Amino acid sequence: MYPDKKTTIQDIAARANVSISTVSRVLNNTAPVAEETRRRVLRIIDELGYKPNLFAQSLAGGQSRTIGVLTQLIGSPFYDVILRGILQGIEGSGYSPLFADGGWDGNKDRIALNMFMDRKVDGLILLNGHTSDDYLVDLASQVPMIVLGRVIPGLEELCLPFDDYEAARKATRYLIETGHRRIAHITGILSHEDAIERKNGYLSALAEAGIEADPDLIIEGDYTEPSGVMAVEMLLMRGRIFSAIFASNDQMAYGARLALHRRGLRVPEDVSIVGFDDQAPSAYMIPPLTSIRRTPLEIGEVAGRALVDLMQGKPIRLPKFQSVLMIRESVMRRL
Amino acid sequence: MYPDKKTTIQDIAARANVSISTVSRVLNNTAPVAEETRRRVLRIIDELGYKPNLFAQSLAGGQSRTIGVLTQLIGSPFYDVILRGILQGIEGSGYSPLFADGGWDGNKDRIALNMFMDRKVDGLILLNGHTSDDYLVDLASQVPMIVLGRVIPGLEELCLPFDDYEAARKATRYLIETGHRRIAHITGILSHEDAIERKNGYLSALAEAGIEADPDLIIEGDYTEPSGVMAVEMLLMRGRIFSAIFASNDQMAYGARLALHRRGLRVPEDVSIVGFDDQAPSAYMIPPLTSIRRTPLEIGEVAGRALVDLMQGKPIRLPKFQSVLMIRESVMRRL
DNA sequence: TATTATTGTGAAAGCGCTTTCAATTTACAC
DNA sequence: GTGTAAATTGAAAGCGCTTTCACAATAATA
Repeated sequence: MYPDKKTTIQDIAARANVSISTVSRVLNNTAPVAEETRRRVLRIIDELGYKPNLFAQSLAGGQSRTIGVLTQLIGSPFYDVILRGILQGIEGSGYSPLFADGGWDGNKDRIALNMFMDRKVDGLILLNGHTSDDYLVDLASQVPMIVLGRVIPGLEELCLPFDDYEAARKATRYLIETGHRRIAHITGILSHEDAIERKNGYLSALAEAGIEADPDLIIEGDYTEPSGVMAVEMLLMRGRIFSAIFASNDQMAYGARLALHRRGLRVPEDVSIVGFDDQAPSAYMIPPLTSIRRTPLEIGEVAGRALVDLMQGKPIRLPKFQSVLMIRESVMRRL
Repeated sequence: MYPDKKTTIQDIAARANVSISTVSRVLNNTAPVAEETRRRVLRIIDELGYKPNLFAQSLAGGQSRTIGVLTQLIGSPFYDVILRGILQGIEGSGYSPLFADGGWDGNKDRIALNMFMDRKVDGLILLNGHTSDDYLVDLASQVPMIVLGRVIPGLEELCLPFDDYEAARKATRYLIETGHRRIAHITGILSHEDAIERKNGYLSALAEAGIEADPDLIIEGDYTEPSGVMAVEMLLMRGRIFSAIFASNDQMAYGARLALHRRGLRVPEDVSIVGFDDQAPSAYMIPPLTSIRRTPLEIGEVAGRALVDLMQGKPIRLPKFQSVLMIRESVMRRL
């Protein structure tokens, strides 16, 4: 059922009447081998179901055929899909992914990164995180690396940002175009870069339209549904008028939507909502939620492939990904 | 910034005036070492920031300090949270997780499993999957292993099933208790064990109440939102009366709910719905969805810890996890 | 006190592979 | 033909660690 794990390169060499060096050569294509010899060795390898011992290879060669993937919180939809994309991107490359979860905690990031280095990963993909730029610059000099969702000064060509600013601007602008002037914003965790970017995008769209931002209409959430309801409660309590809400992610939009409902406010008749991330359920909310869609699967796949190229010394060029606003029914034109 | 990666056991031995054997011994506690020597070695290890080379260790010792985690589809909420639980469960154990995605495809499962064995993982955690029982029984004889969401005959003590049958029964029974008799069921993918179990639970609850199951009220879905709307369209087209729907997961419940809304049917006044999995948005749907909640985080954590114990030769005992029905507002009592 | 375990430690043999280094052929140009 | 480059191959030296095996020094037992 499972190939005999005890076959070594020695066995192959013996059976094929060559030295282990030769076997190693046909295995790695590292030097010319006579066609006939190559074929014979290959046949025997196949017959015996020989698989080189990866540890021996790594020890001797210095390659672990492993890449480290550091995510921030397994279980958050957007990142998880990126993860799947990465898996697709490296599929067939011979590299296997070692995972770690930083939990949006710089310390855990460090620990994970150290673990990766101890295990001598051949490459690294970071999904955002709270590690300092300096540390990453240093790290990048030691191992091929791709950084998602963040741009590190000095490593621009290895970074693939997520377009948070532009997307948030686009979302806010849409609300403005549909006639809204008093637009509330439920932000994400403001210690996260992406939340800041989105807030800035919102602010910029307002400024662009000559609308003065009202601090009272900006509430910090934490990316969870409950924080969405809290935000609406807060907004209502403050008594400021608003006709629309731009939430920094869909989960908070869900929360906001329910809170509005509880207070007898209709969506979109009384209040319009736009979310961010376009999670699967959003199109099935009542009413279906207008939201910003990104392409996490593609992002992950591109990152995975780029890392493989990078590890093989090929030049890489990371594309820019554009977000698109999925217009549904949670926004109503205001006259 | 990053510890000098060139320090080897030789360096430590030299500085400490002992042989490398001794250093190895203090490192692994594999034989008594004089207290004074041990302290000296430890101090030098610390001073030089020495970290043993894992490949050398593995090659010489046969342990990879790595475990393989095979999930089925990164990006599905329930499994992803289990993954996070596993990460928590093995944290601090010194084992690092290698991930692979089987995509509910027996072949990919095999490939991943082979990859794990090539990499000589010390342990394995399988989240369900389509690998044959025989194969797994064989595998279990080669490496410590925990199987989640499925029970393999002969490996019962290594399996932690998910209670699908009982939970589905509980959900259906609740609908019956609230006065519903014509209860539709949107199943999951019926080639998946869990979908079958849930369907059986549903059937059993009906039988128990003396309600004859109507095949026309059972529609196969595929666990996605769109299949939920399709199912309702189908149900409506068939023209059979029903006052409640039990969906095999929340996503399909979302779809069903929207489809009902489009057709002018109110939830729960006209049709009651109960879902399965209690995903985060469910409590924020309108109306909040009654659903079955399981504890994926705990399940994962327990599995992770159990595997560590298993690898260390300790006896394990997997607990039974109970699901609970989260009663919210999507079900209305029928008189 | 003689004998037998125990401790404490180093030398050396691998673990299974990659990679010089050198030697032996073979091929091609002049 | 003769010389030189290219093709083929093996021996051997590691890669950095774990683990016998041996041996000396102590401690425990009779």
